[in-house]
This record gives sequence, structure tokens and C-alpha cells, in this order.
Amino acid sequence: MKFHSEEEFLKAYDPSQFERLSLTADILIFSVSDEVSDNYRKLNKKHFSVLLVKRENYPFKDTWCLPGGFVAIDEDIEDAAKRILKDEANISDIYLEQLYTFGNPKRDPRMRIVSVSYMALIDKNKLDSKISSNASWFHISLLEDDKEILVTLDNGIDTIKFKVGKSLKEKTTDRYQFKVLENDRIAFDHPLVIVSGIERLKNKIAYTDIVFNMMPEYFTLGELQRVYEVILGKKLLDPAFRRIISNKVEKTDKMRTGGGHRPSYLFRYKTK
Amino acid sequence: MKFHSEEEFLKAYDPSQFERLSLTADILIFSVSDEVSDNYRKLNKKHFSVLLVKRENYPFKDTWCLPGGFVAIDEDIEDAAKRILKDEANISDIYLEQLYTFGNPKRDPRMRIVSVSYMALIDKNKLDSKISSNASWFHISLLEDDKEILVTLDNGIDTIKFKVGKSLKEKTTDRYQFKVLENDRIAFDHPLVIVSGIERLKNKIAYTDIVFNMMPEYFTLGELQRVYEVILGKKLLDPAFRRIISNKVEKTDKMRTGGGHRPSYLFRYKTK
DNA sequence: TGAATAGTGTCTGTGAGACAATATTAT
DNA sequence: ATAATATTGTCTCACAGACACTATTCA
Repeated sequence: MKFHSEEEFLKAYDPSQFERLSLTADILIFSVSDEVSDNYRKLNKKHFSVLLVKRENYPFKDTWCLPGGFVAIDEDIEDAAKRILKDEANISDIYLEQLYTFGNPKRDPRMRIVSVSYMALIDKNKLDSKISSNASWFHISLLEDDKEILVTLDNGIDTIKFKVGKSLKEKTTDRYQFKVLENDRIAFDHPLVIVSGIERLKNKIAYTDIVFNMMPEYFTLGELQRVYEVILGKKLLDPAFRRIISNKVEKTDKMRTGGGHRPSYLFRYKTK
Repeated sequence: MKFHSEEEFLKAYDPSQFERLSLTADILIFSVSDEVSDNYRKLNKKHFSVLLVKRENYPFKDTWCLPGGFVAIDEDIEDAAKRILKDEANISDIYLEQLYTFGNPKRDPRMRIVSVSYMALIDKNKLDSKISSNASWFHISLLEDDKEILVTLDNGIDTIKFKVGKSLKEKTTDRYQFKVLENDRIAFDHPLVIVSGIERLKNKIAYTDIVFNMMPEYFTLGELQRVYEVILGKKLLDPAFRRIISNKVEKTDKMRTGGGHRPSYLFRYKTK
């Protein structure tokens, strides 16, 4: 069949000639939450956290998964992600970044479903806790070596562990090929999405200002430092941290008082 | 309807209940090519290049686009990308990295087609020039400021220009929102894919060893430096470049001779 | 010999790592 | 007074930018 114009071609086009598939948007929502301290002198401990949803239907009934849903046929993928954020967690206007597209043909037992994953960051204090009843924040702990990552997720009631193997994809970059080794509580291939997101965040926190998406408007440098530390999983030296961060924040005349120790100035993110 | 087991649920599952869409894999193949010099003393000029394919069918008949194709219903997306590389350019075993998933509902006039884009890097000398007859390498020139990127592509016969607007997505990272401003020779939203890929490569070349995927096994430091320069679009200082690169390469006892100037040692990529 | 590229030496300033020291609060 | 955190000072070392200098080849 021969066409003489684009219009003519489109008119005759039959969309059913290729087998089609379903697309979902799945969202890793990260935040840092406070654990209230019992010692009046000590600061609240901070935890790196992810929001998971309990599955109430098959497949993977009663396991946990990332908030997500199908992308409508006439809906932009990022718009779908925003809609899901609104529906599942009543969140809007937060940091949202496309992470990776997972498309293993067997990743969903129902049929071929390709998942476009997103990473979202939020200051947990801004959440009016209107997250849906089947959603819950889990503290993230990592135990990592060259070959494996052991992830422990804890929401205060339930503790979930899974293990992911990692190997370098090739030798010129630090991209890893992940593989689920142990898991029975997280649905689909979401363990892979979680570790990919954690890696991405750990990298980006070092060379961008991304961390300020998880901070309230006013914060102390100690609080900011502890957010870095809990995400990077290591202690930082105070003077070095302050030097590096100093040109990203501006001091205000407000102070945080009340702890059994020297009060600290509140700072604010300074856009360049 | 209530199910009592995962098996039972899957057996009853009807895949047709959601509207489905088509998925393509599109590949940005970058390389650096030599332009033979007429002055016996001077080195060959290097050009940053991308492989494009002429569309022989509607839609966008007679324009150029990235090599790509539909992902089969039971095919992994990256496998599809590899299959396309093999079919269109007879290339295998090269650097391949998922770039971004483009899913604007109107990006294809036929129907809803979501595109997962990949970036591939190759040493052009390794190509046995068995690229398909409708494919062609285009030299890339960039003219960039805060707001816009003007891209000029030249394959020796044909010159293509397009302009893309850029604006920061948000203030904490350097992620840009791109928008096609002028274009009539590149199909679909592929101008966006091209500029996204160039940005990614420019970034990654600075903090990874990714560049060695575009180099032959043996090369001089001058050649390597000129590859960096042509991708970054700026001159580098020799001593600084040599210092930075020195722990990534190893000197061999081979030499490149024949130019009207001091011969240089050949080096090789050194894996850590 | 001269054009062109290859390769080294060195000065300077920036900035991170490390550790020490001082400051300030609530109980 | 003391525990705990806040904040600053300073020494050292690694390294990038800048520029000058030497080395080597072929027509």
C-alpha cells in the first residue's frame, strides 16, 4: 500500500497491528523522619524513610509495594505519577524525578506490564498525615558490601528484610546490575526499584542541592548535617560540612532553643 | 469477586480490562569520528557524531530519526535495544545505558507510543561500516546559552538544524525541561532525546571512564584529550589533563609516528 | 630549519580531612 | 557543675588552573 501524504497514511493506520502492553508509574517517596528522644539533652534521631503501601488485592496480596498505578491511555507518564501522589498520599508540588524504566517481561505475573519508576522527596513535617490508611512509612537500614545489599525496612509494627545482589554492568562506570536474592514481603520487582532509588539519591545528594527538598524552610546546620549522614550512612566532620554547605544556606536571626545545650541559629536554603 | 489464592486470581485475570499502548526502544548512538587533515603536520580533526536513520515510511517520511523499533510483547526492553543495534548498525557488545522514557501522549501521531531511549557509545573504527544503507553519521555542533540550544547536524551531504529551549525544572538540581522550538527535519520528539543524551554524556564524561568506550584499544593522550574536548566543547590544558587522566591509563611501549612532529606513546585504558 | 605536536616542571590558590579549642544552654 | 550540642580556628595535604619550558619528528 502506498501513501501520498502524511494525512492519508494516518487515516489508514491500524493501531491494532502490534501487540500492546500496559504501563504503570511507581513512586519511591523518600523522607527523613524524627524519632523523639527520651533524653532532654539529646537531639531527635533521624531516620531515612520510604513510603510503602499494603496490597489488599492479588497479585502479591498482603505484601508491601510502592505507591503506583496504571498510566491512562491519554495521560502523560509524569502526570500519572503526580495523580498517584495526590491519591495515595495527598501530596502535591514536591520533588519528582524519573528514575528508571523496568520492563522485564516476567516482572508481573498477570501480563506484560512495564513500570516507569519515579523518585519523590518530601519534608515529612509538611505532610498533613492524610496518607491513605493502607500506606505506612518504613525506616530504611542498609548493610552493604561489594556484592550484596541487605535492606531492612521497619514501620514500628512490621520488619521487612530483603537482599539484593549487585555486580558492575561494565568497567567504565559505576552502574550496577541488581538482582533480588532474598525477598518474600515486597511485591513485584520493587526491591530493585528501592535499591536503585537509594543509590541515585546517595549519589545526587553529594553534587546537588536535592537534600533541601526534604527539609523544612528553617533548620539548624546540625539537623541538615544529620540528614546527610543518615542518607549517606556515615558520619561527617562538622567543620568540613559547614564549609561545604555554607554557600548553599543563609543564616537567619531565628534560633532553636530549649535543648539542654547551646542554642543554634536557624538557616534557610539560599537559591543561587 | 473474591479470590482465595494467587493462582485462582491469575487464572481469572482479564488482561484486556485496561487500555494498552505500544512501546519502542530508541537509541542514541554516539561516536567520535576523524576528519582527515590536508596538512601533513596537523592531526586529524575529531567530530562528535550521532547515527541517524532516514525514514522511508510515514509518519515523518523523509525526515531523520534515531534507530529504533517496537518492543515485542515478550521481549525485555534492553534486549530490544540490542536487537535494534544489531539490525540497524550491525553492532553488538557496546556500551548501552538507559536514558529516559518519553511518554507524551501526542508524541506520535499514529497512536499512543511510549519510547524508552538508550544511549550507546562506540569506537567508530571498530564498525565494519555495515550500517544499513539508510543510516548515516552526523557531526554534532552545539550553540548553547542559558535558554536555548541550537543543534546543527551534518553528514557531509545534508545539514540539519533544530532549536530546543531549556528551563530549569526546579532550583535544587540542574535538571532541565526541554522543549522543541524549531525543527522540521527530525522526526517525533527525537530532538529532545538527542539533547538529553548530549547533556548526559557531557556530565558523565567528567566523573566516569565512559569515554574509553569510544576509544580504540591503543591511543595517544593527545587523541584522548581531543575526544574530551570535542564532547565538552572546550579546550583543556595539557598538563592538567594528563594529571587527571594518568591514573586511568597505562603507557605501552608502542608509539605513533609519521606526523611531522614528535611521535607519541600509545596508551591503554587501565581498569582499576 | 621550522611547523606542529609531545611531554614536563613549577608556582599558586582552593578546598577537603583532621583535630583542637571555645561558646552556650537547661537541668 | 555537667552533659550535650554549636561554632570557629588552623594545619596539612591533594589537586586543579595557569603558564613556561624542553623534546622530537618530517618535509
